[in-house]
Amino acid sequence: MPAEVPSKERIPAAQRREMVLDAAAVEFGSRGYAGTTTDRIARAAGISQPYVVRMFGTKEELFLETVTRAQEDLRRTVQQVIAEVGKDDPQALVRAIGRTYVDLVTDRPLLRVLMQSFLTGTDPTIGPVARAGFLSFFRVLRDDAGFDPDRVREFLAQGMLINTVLALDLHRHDLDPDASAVLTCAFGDKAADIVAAGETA
Amino acid sequence: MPAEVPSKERIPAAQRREMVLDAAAVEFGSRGYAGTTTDRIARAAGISQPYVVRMFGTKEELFLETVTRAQEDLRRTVQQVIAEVGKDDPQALVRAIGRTYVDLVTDRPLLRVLMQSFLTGTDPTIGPVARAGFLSFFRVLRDDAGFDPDRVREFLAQGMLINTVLALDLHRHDLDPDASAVLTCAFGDKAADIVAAGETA
DNA sequence: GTCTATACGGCGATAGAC
DNA sequence: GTCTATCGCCGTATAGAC
Repeated sequence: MPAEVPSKERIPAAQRREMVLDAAAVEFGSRGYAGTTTDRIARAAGISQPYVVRMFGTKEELFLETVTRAQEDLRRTVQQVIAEVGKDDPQALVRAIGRTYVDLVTDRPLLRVLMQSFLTGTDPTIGPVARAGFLSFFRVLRDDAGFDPDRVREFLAQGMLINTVLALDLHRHDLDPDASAVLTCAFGDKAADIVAAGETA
Repeated sequence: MPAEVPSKERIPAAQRREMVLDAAAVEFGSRGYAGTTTDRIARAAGISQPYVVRMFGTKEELFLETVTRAQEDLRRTVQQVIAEVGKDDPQALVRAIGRTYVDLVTDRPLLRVLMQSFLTGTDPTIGPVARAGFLSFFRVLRDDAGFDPDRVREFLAQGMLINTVLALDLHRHDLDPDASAVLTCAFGDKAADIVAAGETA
């Protein structure tokens, strides 16, 4: 009987797309739009470079799709927490959403991709998408979660600190004792988990 | 009598360096390390591309020098405020440093370059420099300014929010009324100034 | 101190086969 | 659905003149 699993598998288009988008999130998330080659993404996804381009048309479109996907993931996740916890106790809701946001760090690519999109804000094509995503998240906090202006500010600020520390890769290079201090200050009691997760990644 | 100012001027090396570093800060600050070409920087500085490379050896070294320069500028500026205001009244010091940080937005390239360096944290050469700069700023707040941990966290968080909004270029694309809301939440009463400055830049 | 000319490599994208 | 081959551009870096 012939082998069932040839090394070059033929996979349904939809599923392949997801695999490439996952790989793209990791790569774009750590090296940014300009710093990432379609070849790296292709290797990470286990396919050829031209095939990646074939699937998404251009590198730019692939990036945009990766970013909007991350935006939607984040929005959906937060809205779900709002639905579960309810808006009766604002204090509790802040904590719940905060915890969720920190947990998303484990899903490393997500927040990193978003942050990279923000830093590409001056690009004429990517900029508008990045801004729209940021504003959309702002509205979720203000309108859906019902946070008052100051809470929104604090929440966004804390989120951007988390994103920055994540981008800096401090959790994987914390030789310096002060690096641990920063991690604790950014992630609170979850800091140890983050470092542990970073070492295995 | 012959013209005094030929279009191709001969300028002392030290001064030319400064001009290039200034141009590099603007360019790297808005497009990031990978997204910026040495040719753009050269044009912005009014010289030829090979000359830029000649002066700094490689694009990477130019970026590193641009970044460390920005780090030192920020540190010096904040330490000066600490020296002037003193550490007797922590509340007042927080406000003073905060105001200074927001003012630095007018010096657009500075904060942007730093933020771009943070997002290049996974680069083997640039990463360590970016982390060192961030940690150094952390120490200034904790040790020199004497902020308690929670104040440090809030301050850094607010700073990263400012940097992010800046990178997003919201101030130049605030068609959306919510964009103004975000700007106000990030910059407080200075928001109007920022937008005004952005329009003329 | 500064330029022009150019070598060289890398990357995104296309063509076309299987 | 996926690959190999390959084109053409662009960007960094070098050589060498003035």
